[in-house]
Amino acid sequence: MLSERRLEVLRAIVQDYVGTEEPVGSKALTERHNLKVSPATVRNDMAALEDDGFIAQPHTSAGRIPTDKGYRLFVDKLAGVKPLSSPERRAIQNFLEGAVDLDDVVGRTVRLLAQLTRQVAVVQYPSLTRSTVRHVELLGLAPARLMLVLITDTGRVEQRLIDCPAPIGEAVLADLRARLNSRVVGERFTEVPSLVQDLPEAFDADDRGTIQTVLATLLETLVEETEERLMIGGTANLTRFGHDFPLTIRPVLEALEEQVVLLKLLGEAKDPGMTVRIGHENQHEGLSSTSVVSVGYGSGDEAVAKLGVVGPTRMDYPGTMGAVRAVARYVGQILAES
Amino acid sequence: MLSERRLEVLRAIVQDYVGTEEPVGSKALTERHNLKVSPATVRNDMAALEDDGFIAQPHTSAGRIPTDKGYRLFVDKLAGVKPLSSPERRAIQNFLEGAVDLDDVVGRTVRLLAQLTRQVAVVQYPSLTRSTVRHVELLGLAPARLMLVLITDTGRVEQRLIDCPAPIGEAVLADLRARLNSRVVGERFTEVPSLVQDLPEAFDADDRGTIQTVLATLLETLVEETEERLMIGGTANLTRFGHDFPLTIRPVLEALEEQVVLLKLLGEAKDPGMTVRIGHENQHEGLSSTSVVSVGYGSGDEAVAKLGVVGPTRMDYPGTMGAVRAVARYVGQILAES
DNA sequence: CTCTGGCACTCTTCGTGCCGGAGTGCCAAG
DNA sequence: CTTGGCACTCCGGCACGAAGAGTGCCAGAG
Repeated sequence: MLSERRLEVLRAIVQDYVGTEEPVGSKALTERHNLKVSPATVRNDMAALEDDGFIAQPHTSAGRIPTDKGYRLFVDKLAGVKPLSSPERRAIQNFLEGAVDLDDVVGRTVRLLAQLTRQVAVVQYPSLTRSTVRHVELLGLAPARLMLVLITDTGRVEQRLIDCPAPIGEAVLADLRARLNSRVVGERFTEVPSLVQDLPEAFDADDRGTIQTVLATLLETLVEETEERLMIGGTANLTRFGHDFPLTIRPVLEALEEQVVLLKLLGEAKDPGMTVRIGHENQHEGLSSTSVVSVGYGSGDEAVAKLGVVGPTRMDYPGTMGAVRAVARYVGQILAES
Repeated sequence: MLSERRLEVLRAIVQDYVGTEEPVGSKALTERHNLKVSPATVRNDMAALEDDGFIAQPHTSAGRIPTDKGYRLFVDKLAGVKPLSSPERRAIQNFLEGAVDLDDVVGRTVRLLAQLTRQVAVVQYPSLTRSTVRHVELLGLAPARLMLVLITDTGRVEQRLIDCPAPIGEAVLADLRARLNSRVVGERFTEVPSLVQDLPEAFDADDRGTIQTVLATLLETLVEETEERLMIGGTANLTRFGHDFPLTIRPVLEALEEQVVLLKLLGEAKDPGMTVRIGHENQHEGLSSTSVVSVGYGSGDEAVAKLGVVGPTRMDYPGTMGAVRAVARYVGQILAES
């Protein structure tokens, strides 16, 4: 359908527009790219591309700019992923290696991504759905008050205060702690509910109420912590958005504060590899002039969470994709090591 | 020096400018506020105020706008703190009471403040400097690998992995745990170092290395956690900043991402009550057109952390101060209860 | 000494009209 | 299918003028 040259023209338009931020015309195209044809020919191609909805003109007698559909074609067919330079790669590695704990890893990652892409970076904390339990600790703070501490294999610690319906003895507590750990340590979160289901039966009726409470809290914690947290950074880069500021930037900032929106954004991407969602492709109203590039990352072979960047649809897709992918890989490495 | 009426004029200027965002002239002033004098008189006063540096005009033959110095006088002498309406107060209480843990309290607080003031809210996590130790737990994960868990009276939990120089027995570990807790539970962080100093002497030489390591990690955790974390929200409100967008908003966003800057901002305020820092009064370059209203909050009688808002120097000081103070009080209550 | 009204002056803002340039669409010829 | 030519459109910038808002100053009244 689309001849080779027309695709080439589209590519040129995208590249120029990304660079200059201004509608690009036929003449400029033939000059800056060495298409071997005249402006008139390019004009014909442009007219065809416009008919097909890949490009549009803001007003008559202005140059063309790519539409969402145009960008889509560009990333699908025309753009590769630009690998980072080796100094860049070394910088990434050095920067991430200094991290001391999980928070720090995520924090550094977000700053790194923001800096590399000069856009807004979003990093999801490693998910617990695929994580396993490393240890469960029960501390008696008061006769009828416990603290539950859950430690995961990703190095995360979650704690909960529990008010017991009845006081519980230290010995019973120790017993519960031991039984609980012997059952769930090393298991995935999703397995835990069925593994602890019959646990109360091993105890005196007096204590069952308390034990039920403890188990309920544990399961609740698991579920709640499966709803992932995330960190964002580089919002200052939004100022490079465009000239028509307040209108564009405001809804984006609002969307970025809604963690739910972002989680959905990252979560929806089913593709295990990189996902690019362009303009209206992401449902959220306020993000209709932004694109989201996201990718899963993980400590082993499995992806445990996503990270990505949010930027204007007019972004350098190859470069951004390269940076996102590279960062994801290195973070994966770092996580695997620790 | 400044007659009563001149102060009144300044107050009127500040109020009008905050409302309209436009330079305010003598005629408008006499109309909107019932000063009992003519525009000409007001003009004389304005000239005097300008000589003293309280107001300025953007260009000849424009109205006046308050300077930082003018705002300073306004908040010091002319403005009260506007109490919230009781529906507002009830809303605050209801909203905060739903919180389930510390993260949630801080998260809700930041959203609440941002919404009430329509500005950027900053909430510092409760500081540990004044906090006391509720419990220290040591878990043997592997023969030469421990996990240290520190629980504070503010409900915060911090954990650390420890690689021991030598394996340590379960009995020794239990002994250490018991001794450690008997010494430090209920004590302030600042007291801990001297309290545990001689602890290794009670153990076999074989274990001292490990114990030293544990203690070192504990102290390190205490110090590190004294560097406070914080949460910000409501950045979308920055879009209401002014018309001259990108220039103003960019450095502010950048500053907000530098936690160091914010911590300094909150930390510098020595006043136990409310602190208002106007424009250039806060050192940071990028924040020279913003004001920061901050106040300490705490679970008991002592302030354990700060919270506040960042907004344009042209802000509704009485209202903002009222909201900040009210929120701080309710958060304090919530923390005291839990 | 203070307040007031009047008056001339200064700037900004906004609407208008005009021009140049960039870019398009179409057509006829190669 | 490509190309050069040509007429047309529309945006952006600029100059000009009028309107409006606000000031500073002065002279007179209380």
